[in-house]
Amino acid sequence: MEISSKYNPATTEDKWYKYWTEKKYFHSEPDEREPYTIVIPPPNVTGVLHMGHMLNNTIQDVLIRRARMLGKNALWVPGTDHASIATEAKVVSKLKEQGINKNELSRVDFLEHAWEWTHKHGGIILQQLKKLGASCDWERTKFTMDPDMSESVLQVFVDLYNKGLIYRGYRMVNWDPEAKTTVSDEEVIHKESQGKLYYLRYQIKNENDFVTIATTRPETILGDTAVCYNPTDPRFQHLKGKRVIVPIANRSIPLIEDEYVDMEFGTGCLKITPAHDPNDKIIGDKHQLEFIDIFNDDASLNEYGLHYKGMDRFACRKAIVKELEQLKNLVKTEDYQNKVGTSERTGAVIEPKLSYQWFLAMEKLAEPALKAVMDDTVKLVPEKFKNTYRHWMENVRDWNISRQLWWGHRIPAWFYGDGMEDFVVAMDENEALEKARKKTANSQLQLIDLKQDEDVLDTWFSSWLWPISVFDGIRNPENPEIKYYYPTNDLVTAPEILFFWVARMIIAGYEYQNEKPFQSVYLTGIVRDKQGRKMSKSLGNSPDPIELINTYGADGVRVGMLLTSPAGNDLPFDEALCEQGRNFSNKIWNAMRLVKGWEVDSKVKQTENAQLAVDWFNARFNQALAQSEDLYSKYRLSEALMTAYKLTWDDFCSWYLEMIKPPMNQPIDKATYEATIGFFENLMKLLHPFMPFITEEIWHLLADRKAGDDLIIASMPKAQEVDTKLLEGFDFAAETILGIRKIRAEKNIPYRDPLEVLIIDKNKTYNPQFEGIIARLCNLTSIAQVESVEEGTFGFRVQATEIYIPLNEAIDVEAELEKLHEELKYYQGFLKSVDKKLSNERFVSGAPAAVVELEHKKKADAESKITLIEQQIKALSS
RNA sequence: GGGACGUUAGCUCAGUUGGUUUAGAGCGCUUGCUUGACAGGCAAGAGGUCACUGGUUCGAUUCCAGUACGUCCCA
Repeated sequence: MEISSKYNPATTEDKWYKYWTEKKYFHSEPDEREPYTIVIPPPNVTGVLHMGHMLNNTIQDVLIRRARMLGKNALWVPGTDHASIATEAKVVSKLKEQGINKNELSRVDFLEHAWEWTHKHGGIILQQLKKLGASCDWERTKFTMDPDMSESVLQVFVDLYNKGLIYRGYRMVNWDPEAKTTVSDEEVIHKESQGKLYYLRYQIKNENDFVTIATTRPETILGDTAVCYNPTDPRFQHLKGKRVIVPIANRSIPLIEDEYVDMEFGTGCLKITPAHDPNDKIIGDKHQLEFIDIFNDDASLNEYGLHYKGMDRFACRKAIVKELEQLKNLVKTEDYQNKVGTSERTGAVIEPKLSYQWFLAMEKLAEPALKAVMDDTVKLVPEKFKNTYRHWMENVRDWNISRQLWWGHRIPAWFYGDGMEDFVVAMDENEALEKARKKTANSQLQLIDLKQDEDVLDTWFSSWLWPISVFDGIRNPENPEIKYYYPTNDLVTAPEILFFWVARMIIAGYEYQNEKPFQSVYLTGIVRDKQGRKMSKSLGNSPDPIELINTYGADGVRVGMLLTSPAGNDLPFDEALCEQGRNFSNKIWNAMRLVKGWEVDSKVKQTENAQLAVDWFNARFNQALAQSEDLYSKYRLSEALMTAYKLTWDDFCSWYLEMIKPPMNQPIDKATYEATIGFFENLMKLLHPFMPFITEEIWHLLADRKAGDDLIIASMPKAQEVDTKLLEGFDFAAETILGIRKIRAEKNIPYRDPLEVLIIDKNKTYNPQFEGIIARLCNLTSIAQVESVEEGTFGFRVQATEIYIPLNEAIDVEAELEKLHEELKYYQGFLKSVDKKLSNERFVSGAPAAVVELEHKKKADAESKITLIEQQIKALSS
């Protein structure tokens, strides 16, 4: 049956994935081999695959498949996290669509909805990863809210609390009034926004004088507890020690001095609202000011909002400006551009808010984690991220680990009273009761007297344990699995979560295993669209990865993703890259069609040309293999791919196969055929980590395979010594062939018309090793060495060898001369630059001997070329 | 405002501790091809003051300083 000239990925990809899964090739159990482990950065359980995941997981799969072929016990642990905020937001909005308000549900009822949602959407993303070819050990799939994983999280909370590292604190947090929860600094997106700067005047107490301040948030004046100016500002010296009256509220507040105030900004006079601005809070603490919180949890005003009570903050801003105007307290307004923090999850404008939160003291914990990265115990790739990492770790702030949500791990703290310290921390309520009875010395205390904290833990507080908890290393720190697989080898993730996640995993690693969680962290770039924008669902600028796979094949998309993504660099995604990947698949496919189309005859003797070609490709393959190994060791995956790409396309298909191709309708000898199949197999091995599907398919088409002889578990070839003489001989031949083809192209001589070639080798640089192959590939009748050539020949030079093709055609002397003069000019210029170096006394005495010698060689080469060209010019001109 | 990183061909990137024929790759572009595996292909070709200005050096894309622009952190 005729094999299609187009490779069709759709028919092979599902087949091989199923086959690998059935054979359990992805599954790992501890054994005597060296382990190689990756834990997946767990995606959101209800998420869908986006381009960032595609890049990230392609890289992980390349690493894991290569490790498997290097004979290591490779394990890639898959899983998902529960993504508190995102998931809860989705469930809330889904309920809203059904007309259900979250606040009308009990916690238990809400969680039932959330679990239902999770079961319905959970794992879609993992199914999508299978399409990509991800060779994860699915039997080990983990979810951060699995019972064992949850228990690990609670155990760590209790442990850190007992160590005195977790505490309750009253802090300024980023409040998302829509989700009614705090979000971390990293989850706040600062957006340029066109606002206004309001100039408001406050009356000086008991005087008929005013002071003017500038603010972007006039509604917060109701929470003002001071007005502040710079102590060095001459304009306000007369105000020292006085008080001012807050408009509308008619409260009297002090005037204070602080260097924090920028004299250039606004009026140089600042209102201080310690409960609603992080900077004001610092000043408030410093000057022991009163804190007045004027907002409810939904950012409407509370009773301190006076007659604005119940009004939303933005509506209030409008209304209060009107009132201030009427009261003649509004001096003027100006347009003002500022950055407004918004919630990454809901888009709501963040409200700085003081509240009770649970914190983890970070300073002590961070020390070993900082050291590990600085001394390369944990290697960041690319290294430039070490700086950023250090900066963050040296200035680490305590981690706010509570979230005002229901979906997640509920904080295991039980209150038995209203006091700040009237609580106990325990694994469950029975233990809590016991502890509470002890703490209160009240043995009559009952479960009903205990009230568990309403908040859940930050999702990162479970994922920071991921490399340990997936092996049950928190609950059973000495179990054989964690002993075998931990520390893991590589972590592949995005730089944006270097602190969120990576740093915290390193911290947890040292705290709970006394060991780093991974050796290297490969930080990928961000996938952007052609305009440089980050791909996101909200912008709608991201292609659907599954559609891409359907169009180009998973192999094509993987190649497309990797072709342009050096570590740490952003990836400007272009579908054309996937097309290139698909075209490459097709090239491989057609090479296979060619080779498998040959008839093999064991009686045919191997030609010298074929023998030479086989030796050459063997050398070339080993050279490329060594390069590839070196590139992998530096995590330069796109370059390793390009090496394999060019080796396959250029060296194997364009050169080697053309060299050994038997003439039309003639069989190929057995030795060459077998060598060729061997090369093809090695190429498939080299390419398998990048393109798992087509390579496995070709592997099975190249030969009849015994059970278990599958590419996915084949051994990677080991680089052998390279015959460099052979490679040099080929380079000479290739240059010669290119020169002849160029003349053919210029003179419009079709390939089927044979040519003769004459060689003048005065300088003895001619390398005849590949002569037969040159003749074959250029369709030459003869190659003869001569002393001189007659008119009507067209020539070029390879090194100092002159190569001519006699044609019965008049030479365009003018044009030839022009070309020669141009070449002459180039070499003369080159010679001049070399001479300049060599005539420089300080170069000759200062530069290393090898460098000087090289310059002498360049000089000699250039001089002999110049002589040659001059002779040719002379001959043509006469 | 403070800091980090970057600026090399139309695009995306290499350039290994300053010297390798006065800069490389892939894609794209131009031209010509039914070349008996492949037009998802073959062959040939064009294309760069290595952001700018100084400095160090015998010699700088490479080292240093400044400027401009860009991206990202932090405030």
